[in-house]
Amino acid sequence: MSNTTIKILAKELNLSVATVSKALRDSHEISSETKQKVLTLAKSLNYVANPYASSLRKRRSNTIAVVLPEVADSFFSQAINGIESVAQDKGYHVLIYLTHESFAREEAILKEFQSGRVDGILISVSGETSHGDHIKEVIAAGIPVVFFDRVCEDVETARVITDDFECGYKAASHLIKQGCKRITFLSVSSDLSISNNRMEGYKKALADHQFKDNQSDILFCGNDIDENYNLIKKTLKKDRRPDGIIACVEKFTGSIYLACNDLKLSIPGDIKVISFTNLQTALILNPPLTTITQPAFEMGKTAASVLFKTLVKNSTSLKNETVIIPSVLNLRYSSG
Amino acid sequence: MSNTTIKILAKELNLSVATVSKALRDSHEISSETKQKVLTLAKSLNYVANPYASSLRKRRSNTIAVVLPEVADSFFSQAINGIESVAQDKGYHVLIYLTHESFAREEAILKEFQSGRVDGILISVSGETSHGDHIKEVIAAGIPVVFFDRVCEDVETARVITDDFECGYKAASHLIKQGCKRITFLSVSSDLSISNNRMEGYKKALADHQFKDNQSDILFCGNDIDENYNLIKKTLKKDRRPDGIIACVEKFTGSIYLACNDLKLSIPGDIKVISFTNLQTALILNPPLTTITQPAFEMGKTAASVLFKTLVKNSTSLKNETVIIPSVLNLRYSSG
DNA sequence: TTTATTTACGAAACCGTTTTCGTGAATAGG
DNA sequence: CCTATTCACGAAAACGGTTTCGTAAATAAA
Repeated sequence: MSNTTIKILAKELNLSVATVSKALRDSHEISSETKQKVLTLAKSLNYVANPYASSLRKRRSNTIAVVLPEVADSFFSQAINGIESVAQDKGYHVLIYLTHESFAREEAILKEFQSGRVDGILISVSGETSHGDHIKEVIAAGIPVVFFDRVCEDVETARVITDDFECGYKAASHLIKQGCKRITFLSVSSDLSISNNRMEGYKKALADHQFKDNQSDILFCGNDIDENYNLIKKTLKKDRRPDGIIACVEKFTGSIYLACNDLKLSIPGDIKVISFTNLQTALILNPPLTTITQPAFEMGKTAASVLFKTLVKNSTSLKNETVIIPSVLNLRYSSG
Repeated sequence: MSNTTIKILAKELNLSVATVSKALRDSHEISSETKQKVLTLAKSLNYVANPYASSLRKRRSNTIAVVLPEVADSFFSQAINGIESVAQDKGYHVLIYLTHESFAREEAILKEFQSGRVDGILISVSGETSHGDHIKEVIAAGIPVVFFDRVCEDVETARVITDDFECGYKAASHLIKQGCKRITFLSVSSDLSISNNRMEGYKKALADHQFKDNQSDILFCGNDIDENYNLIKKTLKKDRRPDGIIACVEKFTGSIYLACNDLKLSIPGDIKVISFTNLQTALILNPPLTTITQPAFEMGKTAASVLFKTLVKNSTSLKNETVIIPSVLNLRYSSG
């Protein structure tokens, strides 16, 4: 750590630490000559304020936490980008925590935030998270929380999401229009808001198009890529296999393509595919993948902005607002 | 922030703050009954120690910084995963900073670390970083730095890298064996260690196979995806266009495929492609992409482990060791 | 029984800032 | 010329832990 402290600057200049501190923070009660002297010495001695001392005294860390299920998903990568860009702009630091889709980890991580380590939290909950008690607790402790993408319905705070229901609806409608009769929806978790909303949209689309109940088909996948592969393959080998498939999250894409390849099912001839994904390689897949891409960067940026808006006014409570940033459906050959 | 402090616990139990503090840290000079009382009250009052107070006093933050050029690249995503896993395991927190390939940002970020905000730094330098003076400075300030993947040759510290030269050699040799006569190497930056080492390997392979100088061809791309696309396209339209191409980093892959598609060049018929990438979708691209995949997770994990090893023994200096974790060449149809 | 040592705890300094309050000097107002 | 302000700064108290050192009581050693 840097060894030059305010005390050293003060002694060197024959000033009090109070004066130096104020000079550094450009206080109006310090003469400009003094400020100049302090600033130049500080620069020459490479002074950088100890953040822990400041944070302790100011009761403000200038740090936010980003809690994510994983970082391998391109959505989260891009979201981090958005978050970091506004954080860096505002002079904030960002701590990153991965839950790996585990509720227990999420709980432990959130619990620690009661220490005041961070001024605010951006979170996309784990697939195992079925309630938000742990989140309510940190909010009660005075730490604002903003959800992005994956929210907890039962906690009242700001949330930045995309139009999941509509996208589920659009995806299914599109496949129906393309002639699909049996469309399977790949869900990632029965607890997840995004998963459920997309699924509800899908169901609504089926209903609106006079599909019968036995024509709907939900497949619950997990986080293990091999297991997912086997589940999907099994589904595709069934007597009345689906002729359309909607992947609720990015990580199913590879398994779908590989399973089809394995079973010699042609996309889109035998089965049409749509995936919720932000992968830039969607375009150059074989065949090019019809996707629903979320405005990941924008969502991250917006979530951070919403959080900072309350942080600057030192308000601890966040109103129960919801910002919806729509996703877009990119039609490509896999559903053609 | 949590409002229960050590002082409150102490008052409640008629103990001194010193005793409570020691009890919480399981000091040997506190009786087990007292410890019990303290622990149970702490739990019931939801006590979590203020990290800033501890850090200030202990002069240790239990936090590390990860400085990355970007997070969109799958290599970095996976590396973060590795880093975070060991950090969480060791009870450390991880701050993330993105340079967006800008040297100025990298400098500013590093500069701030002289404050003692972090106990150690993991860094993969920006594409603009041609020297390591800013890094030497933080090291001089007593903060250990470990490079991973992209290193600065001129600073002496630990580094975790992959066998870039060998992989460049392997990639080029493979293409030569496949019959390529004109192989273009796509470099990302003339300053970057990885880029240059891979390029040297490529050159060596050409030389070893009696290629003439006019058969080697280096194309320097940048960070702008559209520009890269145009550059690549221009190259592919040249009279004596390459019949093999090696993409030094992941982000060129899309542009190559799209350009070939645009120009109706078949991969691998007209041109064979190898890419340094960790994309899991490489397998399902059209055609499946021959890749060199780096052990990203392992590298992140190792880099973090190396750092923690010196952190625990409170040593500030890191010996000039280099850990090399080899990458693997995955042969697929794009080079077939 | 006397002395040495261990046990279990408390007082207080300390980490480096920030911030409140006080104060002497300079300036302004009347 | 005398009294208000303003100006520019300093002393000291926080912030919430940790750590050193001291000490009374209990135990062990002699």
